[in-house]
Amino acid sequence: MEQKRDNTEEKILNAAQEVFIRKGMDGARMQEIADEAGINKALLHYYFRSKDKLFDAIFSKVIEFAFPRISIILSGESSFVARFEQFIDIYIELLMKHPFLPGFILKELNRDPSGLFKLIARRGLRPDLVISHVEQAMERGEIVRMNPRHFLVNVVSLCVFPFAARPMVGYLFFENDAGAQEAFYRERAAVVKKFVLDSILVKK
Amino acid sequence: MEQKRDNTEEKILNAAQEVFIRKGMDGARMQEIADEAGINKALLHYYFRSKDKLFDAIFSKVIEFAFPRISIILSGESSFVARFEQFIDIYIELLMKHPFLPGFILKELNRDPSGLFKLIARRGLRPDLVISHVEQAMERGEIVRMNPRHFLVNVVSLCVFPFAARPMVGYLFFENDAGAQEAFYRERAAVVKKFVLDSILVKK
DNA sequence: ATTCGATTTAACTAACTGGTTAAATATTTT
DNA sequence: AAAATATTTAACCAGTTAGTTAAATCGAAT
Repeated sequence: MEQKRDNTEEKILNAAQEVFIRKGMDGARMQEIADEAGINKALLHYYFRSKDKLFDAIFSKVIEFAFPRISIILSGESSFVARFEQFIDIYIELLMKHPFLPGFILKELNRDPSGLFKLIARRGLRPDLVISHVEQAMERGEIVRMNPRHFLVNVVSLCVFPFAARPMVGYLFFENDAGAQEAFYRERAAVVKKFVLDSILVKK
Repeated sequence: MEQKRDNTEEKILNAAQEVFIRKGMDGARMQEIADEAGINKALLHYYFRSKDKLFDAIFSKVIEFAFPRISIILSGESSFVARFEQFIDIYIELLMKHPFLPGFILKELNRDPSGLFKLIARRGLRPDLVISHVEQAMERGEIVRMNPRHFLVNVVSLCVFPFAARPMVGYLFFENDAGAQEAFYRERAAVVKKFVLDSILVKK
């Protein structure tokens, strides 16, 4: 029974993640989640008493996954540029595996920002630390001086937006030719790294 | 009565735009739109037979507004860089005035891409023309060579994403200090122009 | 004054949805 | 075998929402 309980709970969580990410909190239906999990609605409520509780479980799971170890930019004895490049690689790989994450997070963020705020606060994420590490790289002369917040917003924009706007990119540039679009997204990491570094590396 | 009809219809359209952009198609309620317009639900259906029809009217209005004259990048005898700078100025000014547009469009885009596609097709928007104009600037040696699709995606990302992720930016970087955040967004046009040009201008 | 369209009121339907319940059945544990 | 837990079934409740309807009222044009 322990196996059963664990197994079913896992099936529910997987199904809920699938459906919630695809449809969002508002669009998701408990019946659909039950169907996707291969169980019925009664059992779904037997495990998670309400849709809100189930959504919270999924949302925190997703956020903890999608806000990756910013520590990569922070820690490590390698140069800022090396750490930056590593961050882009890891982050875009993550987005390639979960292309619907940005859309989901943005949607829920605009629906109810407080949920995200609580999670960030709970996890002890410290944007000020990230900012100061960027500033230090500038003071060392590794990269050009600019407002570090703009720098960080630029980097995240270049990584995340193309995934959030995926259907538009596919339609406008590739007329929904999935293969060509896939290739395009596989080039993103290299493109972003070059584009940013060409802009911020101190020229000699 | 003609005045009345026009006036009411306009009130409805304004109210619907307000509510739809704030809550999206799923989240919006016909009752709320009626309230916002200062009329009742019966009259709302008297003018627009269904929520779908009303939404379509708003969505096409919004899209035609938000997909601005790309012709700026195309036409004009000035240099590509000058036209690029003009585009950024115009576009970010538009986003400053309507900061909830990106979130709204992305949400509806992910909910039902076909609506957007139809509109783009109907308006005769031609991404291939934009691409070829970017290519020409590269061939003239005005800017560095790269995949023009990546270039365009980069530019749009830098402009749009910060607005789509507005609540997150506000919370992470400004702890919801509205004044500081406002100032930050007012700097965006200059920042984006410099960031992009530093990356793509051919160095001498 | 009458007519005609605009608007309100208020009640209603029909469908959907989250959530509950109780009884029956299956499965596992002891 | 007995006890305990997991799961199903199927019906139900309560709240919400898009959309309808019919009658009354209002305002302007003829």
